[in-house]
This record gives sequence, structure tokens and C-alpha cells, in this order.
Amino acid sequence: MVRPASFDINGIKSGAWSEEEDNKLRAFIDRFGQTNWRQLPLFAGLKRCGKSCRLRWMNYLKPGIRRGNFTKDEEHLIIKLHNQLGNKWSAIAEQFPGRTDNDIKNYWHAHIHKRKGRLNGTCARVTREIKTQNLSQEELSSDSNSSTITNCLNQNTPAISEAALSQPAENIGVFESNADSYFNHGSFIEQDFDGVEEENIMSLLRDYSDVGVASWNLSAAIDEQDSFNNNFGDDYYYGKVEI
DNA sequence: AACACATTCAACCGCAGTCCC
DNA sequence: CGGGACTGCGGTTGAATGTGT
Repeated sequence: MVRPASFDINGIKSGAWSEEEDNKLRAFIDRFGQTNWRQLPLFAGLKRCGKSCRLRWMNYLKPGIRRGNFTKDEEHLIIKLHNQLGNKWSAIAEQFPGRTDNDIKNYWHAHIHKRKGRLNGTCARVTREIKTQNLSQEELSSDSNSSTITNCLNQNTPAISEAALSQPAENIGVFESNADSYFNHGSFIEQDFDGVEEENIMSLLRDYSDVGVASWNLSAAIDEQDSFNNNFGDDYYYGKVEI
């Protein structure tokens, strides 16, 4: 999973690092420390630019770097910190000794971000289904939302009715669901996203584009204290769907 | 077995901030 | 103060690898 090595017109190499290059870089920094990155390759005998040397050291060779899969707790913390800090990967990485910002950024894009996108779809569907059952705004915002949503999913509620889709555009409310369902059981999404049903929903949304989704957004509001105590049971996701 | 498509992750690129002359 | 050099960050790329058909 590495780019093939190549040389520019000045003889500067780019692409995959060889073991010999790694050893040279490691040996030089062990002996002289991280000094001037621009000058380093010259003195270390590397045909690389300083930037490439720094990147290789910071993301791969530096002692103490941890590789391998992220744990569930690490994933929770990434989500929490990303909600607080946004795409400040280096700031997020400070909370993960041994993990690099590059690693966390990659993990976010490869795992969490994708899943969030799917969860957004779930929010739209669940909210629409609640609407078809004529639940009031009060009911939507009450403490029973978690079970209401779960019931919708468990009852295998039919796909959105055309009548519901013809409702006038409006903000149909904010709901909350217990993130524990999603995080600890993982069934929240899988149970909901039947491929055929999803296609029906998307098809109907296309047909009724005048009342289509204006924007979907989802943000995680995680109880800080509980997160720091590694207790995620009381954390909540807040989803808002505007139609 | 062969091919197509999806995923992973090391590496690159451009830009902004900081430092120094 | 201005400008160049350097560093660090975040977004993106693309080849290797994995998975599905």
C-alpha cells in the first residue's frame, strides 16, 4: 500500500521508503536529534526532501508509535473530541499517546465519517415514520423518544407513505435516541437499513423532490463527564432533520 | 480462477503560522 | 515592518490489499 519510488529532476526521491532509508533516518535522529529538517537529509545521506523525512519520522519511525486497530473506547473519544474540536487532528491526537494525527484522520474518514453518513439517513427515515404515526411535537421531544424510535424499527414499519411525503415542507422536529443502542449493540443501523426499503425511500424522495430533504445533520452531544469516566451508557445522540 | 469494486493507509501537496534576519 | 526560510497541519491521492461476484 505504498507509492512506487520515483526521482525528480534534482535526484530527490519520493514514494515508498526502503528499509535502508529508514535505518539511515533513524540512526541520524538517534544520534543528533530532530534538528533542521531541511538540512537533515543532506547530512544523513538521504536523497529525500526534509518534509518527507519529517513525515516519515513523525508518522512511522518515531519511537512509541502505536499501530493496529482502534478500540471502541478510542473510537468514542475520537467522536467526542471531533465534536468539540472539529478537524483539528493534531489536537485530537494529543489525547492518544502513540497515535499520530494522520492515523486518526485516516480512521475518521475510513470508519466513523462513513457510518455517520448512514446514521443521517436513519434519522430521516425514523423521523418520517414518527410523523406518519401522527405523534405530536411534545411526544417527539419527550423522554420516551428512545423507545419510540426503537419501536418504529422493531415493528418493521412500512416504508414512508405517499401521503406523508406530500405534507408541506416544515421542520419536523428534533429527536434524541440513546446512543447506547448504536454503540453497544450495533444493531441500530443494521436493523434499519434494509437495502430494498432504503431504495424505496430514496425513490419516493426523488419522486417528491419538492418536499425532499433540504438538509440532514447530526451531531453527537456526549456527556463529557461520563465520557471521561469511560461510561457511555448515558450519552445521547441528537439528530435534527429538516424537510 | 478471474475480474471488479471497495477499503486501507503511507505519502504527497498546498497553505498558514512562526521565526529570524 | 517586510520577506524568505522553515515547520506543522489538514486535505487528498493512489497503489496495495481485501472482498464480493
